[in-house]
Amino acid sequence: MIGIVGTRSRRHGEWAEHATAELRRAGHRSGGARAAVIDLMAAQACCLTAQEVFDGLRAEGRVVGIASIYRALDLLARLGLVRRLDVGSASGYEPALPSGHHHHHVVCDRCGKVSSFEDPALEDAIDRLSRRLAHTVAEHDVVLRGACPDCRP
Amino acid sequence: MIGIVGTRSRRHGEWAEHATAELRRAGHRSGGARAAVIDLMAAQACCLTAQEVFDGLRAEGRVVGIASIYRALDLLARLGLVRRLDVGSASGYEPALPSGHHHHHVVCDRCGKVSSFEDPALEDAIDRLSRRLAHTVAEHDVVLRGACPDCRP
DNA sequence: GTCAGTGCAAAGCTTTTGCAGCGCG
DNA sequence: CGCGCTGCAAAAGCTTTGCACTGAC
Repeated sequence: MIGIVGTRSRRHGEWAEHATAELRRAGHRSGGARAAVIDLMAAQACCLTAQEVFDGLRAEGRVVGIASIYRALDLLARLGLVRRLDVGSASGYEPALPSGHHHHHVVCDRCGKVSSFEDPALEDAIDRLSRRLAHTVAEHDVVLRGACPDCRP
Repeated sequence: MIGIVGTRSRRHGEWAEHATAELRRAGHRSGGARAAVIDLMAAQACCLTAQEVFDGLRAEGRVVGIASIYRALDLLARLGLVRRLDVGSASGYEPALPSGHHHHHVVCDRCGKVSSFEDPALEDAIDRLSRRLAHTVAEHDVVLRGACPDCRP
């Protein structure tokens, strides 16, 4: 595995502060549910579904309505603070780290487990490509699929 | 726009025959609904949702139950004959052309329109990367997002 | 004749929305 | 003390499943 994503906790701690500040700056009040979602998201290395956020919070004893979780994640996504990843039946959400620390995903087509990787050469190819398209490309996602080491025959 | 996908009709005509043959080879009988789905898919340059297939067939007067469309697309996807693309709330499906003729997608984040492009350099970066991962990578999708020419300010 | 393929309707999941009440600022 | 945030419940997609029937082989 190349480009394993490290130094997670520091970056993500900064992310929680940043997200909270951006919300305030955009004129939003602070409430318990949204703060709980941000706390939990800040502790994640990779993407979580809304249901997983719900379950994770309940496991901590912080019971939050699932609707509030969707509303919080949607707002964070619209402010560019989380990335939404469509892979399968439910969307995944993860903290959007500062540019240059993108990562992408490999999904095991047997067990469904999602892992992440970073690859500068891939980012580079996408950057070059983006400049040549007629669209004003703002973001990108790469999803690879295949058997993970545990599932390989 | 680079790498515009051309020579669609010939490749796709071949695709319909290939798909039909593969289904037979896998022991499936031929039925009206599935044949209609294959016909319609063969005429597509880019991805369609199940609902769009349903509407398209109805427009031709070939009324097919939506459940049969989902079943046909699911079977074709499991045989590797169509690719399923998760981008937004509904899945898109498109004919899987022979290796080397992959294309990927740009989604306009304003109007939602999906366009396609090909880029050998990108394929190359993904191939190299795939060889270095612990997974046995079988396929990949790249989705770019940004304003399309019509929607740009 | 057998069993895969099909259509309809119902169920299942994920996500969104309406609404009443609470609480931040 | 107004309006945004929240929870609950209902509704709204998208997709799958159960079942009876038709039709391919």
